[in-house]
Amino acid sequence: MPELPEVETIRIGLSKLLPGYKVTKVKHDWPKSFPNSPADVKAFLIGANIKQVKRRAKVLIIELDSSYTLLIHLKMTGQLVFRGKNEKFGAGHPSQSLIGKLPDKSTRVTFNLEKVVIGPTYHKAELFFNDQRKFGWVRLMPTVEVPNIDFFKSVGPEPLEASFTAIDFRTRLLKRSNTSIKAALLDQTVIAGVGNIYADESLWGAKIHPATVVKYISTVKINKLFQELQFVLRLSIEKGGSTNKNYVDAEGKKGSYMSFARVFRREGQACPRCGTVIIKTRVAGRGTHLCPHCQKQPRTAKWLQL
DNA sequence: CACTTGACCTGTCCGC
DNA sequence: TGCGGACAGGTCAAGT
Repeated sequence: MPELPEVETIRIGLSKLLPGYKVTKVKHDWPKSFPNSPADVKAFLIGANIKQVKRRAKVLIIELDSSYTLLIHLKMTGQLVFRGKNEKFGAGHPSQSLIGKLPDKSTRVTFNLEKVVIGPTYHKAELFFNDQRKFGWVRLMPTVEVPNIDFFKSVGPEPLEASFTAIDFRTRLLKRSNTSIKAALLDQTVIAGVGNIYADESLWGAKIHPATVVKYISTVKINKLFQELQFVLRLSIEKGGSTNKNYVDAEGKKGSYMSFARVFRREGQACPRCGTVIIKTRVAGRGTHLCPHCQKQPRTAKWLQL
């Protein structure tokens, strides 16, 4: 589900909501969603205060004052929704909310939270980790160990970091020089945070066919792709991400990038640049949307080498 | 080693 | 309306 812009939108939302809350209780029913032992949960999560919420690639990082950290990956259908106690539909307008009463049948983990407001008064809240398909996970681990997990050791740079340049982008893509540009963009060890939506959107922007073999793409085109990728990621963060189906932000609200999407899930519609009908095909094992006029399939396309 | 495919799950949609 | 199959935002392990 969530790619970089969606996870970043949730991070921004949770950063305003969570710091200062103490975790008072945790309930989880699907062991794969949260495999830590009850003893560790009791010792390092219950009673801990939330310090800050960070993000790396598509992983949310919730730092606690117990020297432990919660890592959360939403995978395809994960949601992380904050609700003040007795609050029915989140902080936004009910029409923007995709979900109603919580917990619901997709809720895998419930965190009970409390915050001291004035004197003996406590604000109570809950944080729900919902995940229809059960691919996502929550992990509790020592904060100092976080950079050492396999995923963080191998994941590529953040594409919106100021230090990340078009030259870095090209150098890293060339690590996968014999595969399709779409597979290379989706490879998290090349660049962090790109998924199916923004791969298709940025390739349309750069007029590159997704099946084109990386080593045959000109430097000019790679530079263009770099700009387009940053553009779509930034635009989507500004729009609160893409709600294709399940995605909601920390308050349960949908994102609006899908109404700005140029090709993703727009098969059968006119290309906004040339009017040709957008098609859907399969590249790198994923549903892939493109304009067959703007993104001509070159002889160097992956499936023509068979 | 580089690269591709299948598995992990539930739910929905589409064709017969 | 029922049933089977394909498919859905991601990542691993296992395969070629």
